[in-house]
Amino acid sequence: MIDLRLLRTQPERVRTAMARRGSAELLAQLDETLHLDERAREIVARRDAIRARVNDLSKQVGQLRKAGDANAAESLQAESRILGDEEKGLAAEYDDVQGAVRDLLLRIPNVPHDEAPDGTSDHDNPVVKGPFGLLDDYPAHQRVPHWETATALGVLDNERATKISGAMFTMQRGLGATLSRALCQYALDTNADAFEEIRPPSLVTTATLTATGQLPKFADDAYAIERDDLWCIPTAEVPLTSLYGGEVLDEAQLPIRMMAYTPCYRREAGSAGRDTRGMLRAHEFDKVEILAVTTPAQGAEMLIELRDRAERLISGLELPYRIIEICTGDMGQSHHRSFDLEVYAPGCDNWLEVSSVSWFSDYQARRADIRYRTAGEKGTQIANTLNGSALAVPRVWAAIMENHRQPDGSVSIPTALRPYMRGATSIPAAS
RNA sequence: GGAAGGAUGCCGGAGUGGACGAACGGGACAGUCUCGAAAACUGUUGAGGUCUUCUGGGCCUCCGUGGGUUCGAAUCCCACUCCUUCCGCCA
Repeated sequence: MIDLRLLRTQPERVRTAMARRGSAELLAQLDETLHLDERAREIVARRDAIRARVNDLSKQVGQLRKAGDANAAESLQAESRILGDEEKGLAAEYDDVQGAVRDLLLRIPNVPHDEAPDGTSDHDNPVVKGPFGLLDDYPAHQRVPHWETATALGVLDNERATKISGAMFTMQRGLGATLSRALCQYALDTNADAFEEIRPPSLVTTATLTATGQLPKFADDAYAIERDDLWCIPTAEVPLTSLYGGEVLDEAQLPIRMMAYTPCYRREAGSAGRDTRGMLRAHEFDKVEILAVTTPAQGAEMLIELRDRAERLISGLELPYRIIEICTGDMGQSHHRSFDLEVYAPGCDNWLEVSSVSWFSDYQARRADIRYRTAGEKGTQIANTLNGSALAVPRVWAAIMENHRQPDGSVSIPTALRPYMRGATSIPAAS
């Protein structure tokens, strides 16, 4: 959620910043929020005044009863009863208006960072680093898409995955399955110097999925287990961000760094029919996420740390990559500033998004109610959250299949992964 | 899945309808004492909202969550959640 108080006190500043996202509807929402908020405050002031009067009368009733003056008590009670009815009406009205404000607030996106580039779509995302390792010319044996080569090598079996679970599910076998797991372990081990490894639940409550911003607006993108009112996580960001939800941390604890491997579940409601082949898009995939809870002041530096860590993983796999920054028109709802890492896959002839690193300012933390206290100071402050995919397995897997394919059809395992491959140094060509 | 008990402030723990934002103890912080420290003594010590004539003050809310009863609820009633113990089942 954005800071309602900021919207109230500096509406023009918020409006200007939000305008950069390029949505006229959004500006109307801001106005409506402001308007409803004003009404809510007016109602609550009247409600509280009545409550104060009722509280006062009740105290007097107590004293009169003690003193044995039943008649006087009765008459005050009657007065209080009438006030009570009035209060009930105002309270209901307040709950309605306040609820409407909250509904709006939950759907209003984050304010973009000042330095985030302007733009209207993903075409306007500037390349800020790289490309690195990109060849001028790719030989023919690398120009074959991974779904063909990997299937032929027996390490990808999407046909049977579909038989078991339906469209857009994938299955890796043999060294292909081992490679998936190796990528996870590589990502976890590489970041273990500073990040605590967590194995969180993959099923979360509605409240948890609301905290990170997926609900209420993007309910169609998530798998729901309605009978138990649980949701499958689309990313480890969801449970990790809410890990300290509702808690007040000591500033000295910050920044908190965590990482987790989890499966990720996405309905891909808007992308049916897109990227249906191979490993580019699936309903279920593996990912290692790195995440930080910081003070607002630590945010900018942490964003770069997470980005550097994601970059280190990719460059360690000897893959051609570049880093782009997401422009205001292409930014996700919760994002304050974000970068994507893209890997070039010569077989698909495409840049694949393999990591997204984002700073959420206090947007998620306000929803999740993650606060911190500075020693010696009164009150609490809302934390900042950041996260990044350390490594999203399927697309990296695909990029390895295409970039590391040898002229004989085998696929060489990047050195960094070999410790996790039970001695295998390559996926041998089909005989 | 069945049964019983429980949920109160930073922690422990009282409180079963009237001045309770909450006794008492511990912790933490500040002061007194001291060369300094310990001990002792004194004081302070939750969060959120809103208004304001704003280095302050007023009012409202919060005792697991949500409803209800009442002039008045931590306290009574209902539902739910979570925890503990026992039984059953189980990777």
